Amino acid sequence: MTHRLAVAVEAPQYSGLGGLLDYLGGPLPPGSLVRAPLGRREVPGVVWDAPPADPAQAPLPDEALRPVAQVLSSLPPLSAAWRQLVAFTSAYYQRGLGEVALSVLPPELRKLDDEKLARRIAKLRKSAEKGATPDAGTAAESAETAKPAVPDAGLEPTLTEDQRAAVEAVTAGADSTFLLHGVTGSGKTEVYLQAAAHTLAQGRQALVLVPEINLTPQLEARFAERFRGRRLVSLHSGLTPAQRLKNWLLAHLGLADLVLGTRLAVFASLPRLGLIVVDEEHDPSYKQQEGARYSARDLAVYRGRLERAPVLLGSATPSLESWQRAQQGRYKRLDLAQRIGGGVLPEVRLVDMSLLPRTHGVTTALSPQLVDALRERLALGEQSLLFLNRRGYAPVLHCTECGWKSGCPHCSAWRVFHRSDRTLRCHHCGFTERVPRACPQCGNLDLQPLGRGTERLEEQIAEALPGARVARIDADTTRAAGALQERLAAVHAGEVDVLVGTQMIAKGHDFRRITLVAAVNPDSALFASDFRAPERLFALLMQAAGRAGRDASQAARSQMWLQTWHPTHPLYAALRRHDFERFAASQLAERESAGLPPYTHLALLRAEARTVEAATAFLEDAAARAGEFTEAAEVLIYPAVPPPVARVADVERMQMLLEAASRGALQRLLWQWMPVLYELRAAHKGLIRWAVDVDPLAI
DNA sequence: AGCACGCCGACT
DNA sequence: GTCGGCGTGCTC
Repeated sequence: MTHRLAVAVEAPQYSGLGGLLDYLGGPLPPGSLVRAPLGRREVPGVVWDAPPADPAQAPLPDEALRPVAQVLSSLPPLSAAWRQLVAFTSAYYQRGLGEVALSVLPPELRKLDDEKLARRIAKLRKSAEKGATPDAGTAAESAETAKPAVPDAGLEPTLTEDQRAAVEAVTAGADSTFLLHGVTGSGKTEVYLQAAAHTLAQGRQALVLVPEINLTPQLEARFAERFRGRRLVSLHSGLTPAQRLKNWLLAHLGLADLVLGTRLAVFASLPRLGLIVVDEEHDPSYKQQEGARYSARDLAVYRGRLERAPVLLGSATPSLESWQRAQQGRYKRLDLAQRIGGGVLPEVRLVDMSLLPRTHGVTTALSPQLVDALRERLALGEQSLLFLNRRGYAPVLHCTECGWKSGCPHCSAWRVFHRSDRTLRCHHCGFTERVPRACPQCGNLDLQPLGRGTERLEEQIAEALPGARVARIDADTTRAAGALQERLAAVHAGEVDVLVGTQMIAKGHDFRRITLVAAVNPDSALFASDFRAPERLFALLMQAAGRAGRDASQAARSQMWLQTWHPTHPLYAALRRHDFERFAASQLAERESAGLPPYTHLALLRAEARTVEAATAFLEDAAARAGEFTEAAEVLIYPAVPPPVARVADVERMQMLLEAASRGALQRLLWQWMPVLYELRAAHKGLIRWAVDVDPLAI
């Protein structure tokens, strides 16, 4: 007997394929993984709950349906909660159901047939019975050596009063969302550990999200150490396909107790989910920028409610969205007021760069005061960290004669001068050329770098501090596998006196011997057009400051230096007092008066085309058609504008902002609008692609 | 998005 | 004479 199956197949949202397609087969429970014929090919899909009959649309007769080609019956079906999370993501971010479902499952899953999968699963189940498995793939396993299952408690340090209160609140609150606000070093991780211990003790699984792959190893090590005998797996895109499948299966089969991962891990299948932790919840990395542009933090909150699991959002500088929700009482705020061990936050010093004497019109990157301070730390045998969010030697090369600048021929951006290999590189499209011997425009031999990046800063430090051991950490020096860990190890081992780097070094790393952190040129973000720029700058500088004085014995002497031309700027004033609350209050007031999130809800329609005209024409047509809908009255559609870098790799980009006071109105408009946009695409030949970004980070 | 079919230019 | 350019159309 054949049954009708509603299947979410992997196909983009065009022409109605984004929803559910009917097949014959089964009977199969919803959540089963299948392969289904689609045209002349075969695509993976997930059996979905049968939708209610649509009276407006007659269903296809059975004769018109094709049977599913394969069933991966050895895989336990994906749960109703997982399907609900995927369905919500699909609807909210306007992407096909099957597209979302398959994009968050391990890619390896589509390659295996049922027999091979059954063998893998049997193997995992068997090794789980025996205890630890010796083969590679997770840090838990390396930390698991020889340890039998021991109780998770017993290794707990004594908690501060704040920590204890936080742990109590989380373990008592069944399905609330908590905002754990605590400066660097205030012991947020210990709260995560204790909350997770409580979850595990109840026989449930804990999911821990971190913003970057770089940060997984150290948090993984702490969890692995605390939870010996428990199985901890990581999920992120840095794993090999086989590791990712294995770890995903361990979570899905309920064999892993702890899952630690980046944003994609929010979709991990967890049959016994009991806690979600989102570390550094403000971090922009939680927003996916391709495909379904979801926010893993927002989805974590949704999932927590859905599965009645507490959600713990942690940050020293929470996103204004989360902060406002905490103020409204929708999230419960938990504060960790002090650094552990009574350590104080570094003293913040502002250097007024406008007071420096100008030497032949060129300002130096380093003020004499900062150089003196670095020299002092060097003499004391202490480490310093210099932070400059710009890699390369100089952001642009220019001709002193005719004014030529090293623009990228394919992008509306400058090519960056990299001195180490004497190249000009476009950081947007990757276009790289050797530095020309002479100006390509006038033949002048004197080409000069303008501004500075980490390479040049490293050079200047070496000149200013002869004998100092200088190391640089940025995307260029850490490209090779293991290079980052190697360099970090050198810093930890005390083999480095001054560390120079981009924001890579501002995040998370636990440097014990750094007593001075300096932001060399933070002003650039101060007047950026992006409305979130101040929030990001404040978070980054707070985070960078947190790298100093992590060892309590040195904390009192630790300093954060800021070189600025705007020493009276309120952002720096708040930073000086480490006063996030005041900063957040002033930012929220600005957002409210400007009609920006979290007081309004935004979406962007982006278009990419060969010409600006084609991209603009599509957006203008789209805006005109949106006027047909009643919701349009509640949604403000702004004129199309170019993004900050309008052309990338010879593709012109334009975007159009939608703003609504209500999330519902915005969603309703998008729902009506999407079919129109698909239709419109055909009429605009020059258009390469378009996408909707709900809750965009930058506009 | 794939992957077909389908009708016009330079090649073994 | 074919190989192949990508325009248009379909996929339960």
